[in-house]
Amino acid sequence: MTVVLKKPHKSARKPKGDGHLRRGEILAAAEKIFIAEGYSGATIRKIADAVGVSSTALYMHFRDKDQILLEISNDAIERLLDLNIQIASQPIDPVSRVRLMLEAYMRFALDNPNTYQLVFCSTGDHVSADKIGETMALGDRCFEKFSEPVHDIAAQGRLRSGSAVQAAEVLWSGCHGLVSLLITKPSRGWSEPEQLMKVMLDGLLHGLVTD
Amino acid sequence: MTVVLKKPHKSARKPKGDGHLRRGEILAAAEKIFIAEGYSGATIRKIADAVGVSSTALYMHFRDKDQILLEISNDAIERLLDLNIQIASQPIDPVSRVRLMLEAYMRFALDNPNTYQLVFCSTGDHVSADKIGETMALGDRCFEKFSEPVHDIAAQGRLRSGSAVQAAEVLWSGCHGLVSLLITKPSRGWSEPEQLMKVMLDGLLHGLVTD
DNA sequence: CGGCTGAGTGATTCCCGTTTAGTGTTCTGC
DNA sequence: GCAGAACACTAAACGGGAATCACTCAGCCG
Repeated sequence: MTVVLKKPHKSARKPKGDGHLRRGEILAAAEKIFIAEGYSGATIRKIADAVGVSSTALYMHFRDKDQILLEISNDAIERLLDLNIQIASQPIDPVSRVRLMLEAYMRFALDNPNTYQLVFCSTGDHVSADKIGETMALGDRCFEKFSEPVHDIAAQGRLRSGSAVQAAEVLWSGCHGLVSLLITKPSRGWSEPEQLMKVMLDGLLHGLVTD
Repeated sequence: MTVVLKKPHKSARKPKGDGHLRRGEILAAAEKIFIAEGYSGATIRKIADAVGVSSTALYMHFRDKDQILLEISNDAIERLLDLNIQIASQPIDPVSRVRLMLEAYMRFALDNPNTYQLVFCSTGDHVSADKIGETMALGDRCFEKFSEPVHDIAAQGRLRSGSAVQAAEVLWSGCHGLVSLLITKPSRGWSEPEQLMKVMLDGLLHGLVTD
């Protein structure tokens, strides 16, 4: 009678982890590497090694590299969107809402520099449109949520120059500029980031909104 | 008596272009491709093909790919520095100087998007410090030139909040944010760039500087 | 003539993302 | 209870990037 060697036959491979939970492992490993080493540092092979699986295996669960990293980024942007929604629900004046949202935005960027760069600083040339679609949609929803209090300010007739849309775009891009430079040029001798954020917000809000 | 076959021996290669003038050809070809297709589009092989030379030949004249592209970028930044120097020499009030410099900066970015991205949007992770050194120095000199009128404004006691250095950094980064988003996210539905630039400048200057 | 040097080359190396063909295990329908 | 589909996975390879290597010319100088 032969002993049935079920398990130890040639178990060099993973124990048949039910697929979708392998997906989670990949995302977790990829996130760790991506946060530490950025887009180009998060190699398919490195991620696969971290999971303990061949590089090809990742293509069982994801279409390509970008899908992995964008899924991670989407989660992060969703957190940012939640922040905006939460701030939007607070019973405060629209200017304070705008300020809180922009502060949250900049802190998010500084806390998640690689995600921020991937989503807000890259051209997305190499990423096909259908993949970046969800990320773009989430980003747009963030901007829409942020635009609401700006429109409220405009409705109060307190906008010093430009339309509500223009004001929202300028407020956003101004803060984007500050954090993107802080992230991409960290070796330059910057002033204290917190103070720069304050000067940026004070300046833009005082410049665009009347009291 | 043997006929000396000097030229037509096996002249599949380039006619021995005197080294340093080959360098110019490479830069010209690389600039054209870089402007049209950006950093990753400007391949060593593509540049070499355009010159009509093997890819290896580029390494006779340049240490690596980055040195080629940075040399092109340095020329562009020098043009930007010249603009700043010229504006600095005009007999106008410091606020006008600041405005003119920032306008010139943003127009430069929109006119040279790929150069701008390479210099002001990339982390420079892959670029070793010694190569990026000259570019950084040129960028710093641009910022210094721009800082001068801001310091003049501060000396007049007209700064609403923050130090002169902070104000300069905020003014710069605000404008950087606008053009970098216009460049990297062209498909997003932006307002008219000229108007956005005006709203940004009006907002920041009115917000940071008293009349 | 002989040796040196600088410009240029093809082959090669390494790393990247991705594809292909195939292997072993488990589940399912008959 | 068993064939075969479905699944999770792998090794090998591909094509395309940057960069390096050993080598070959051509011209020049003594």
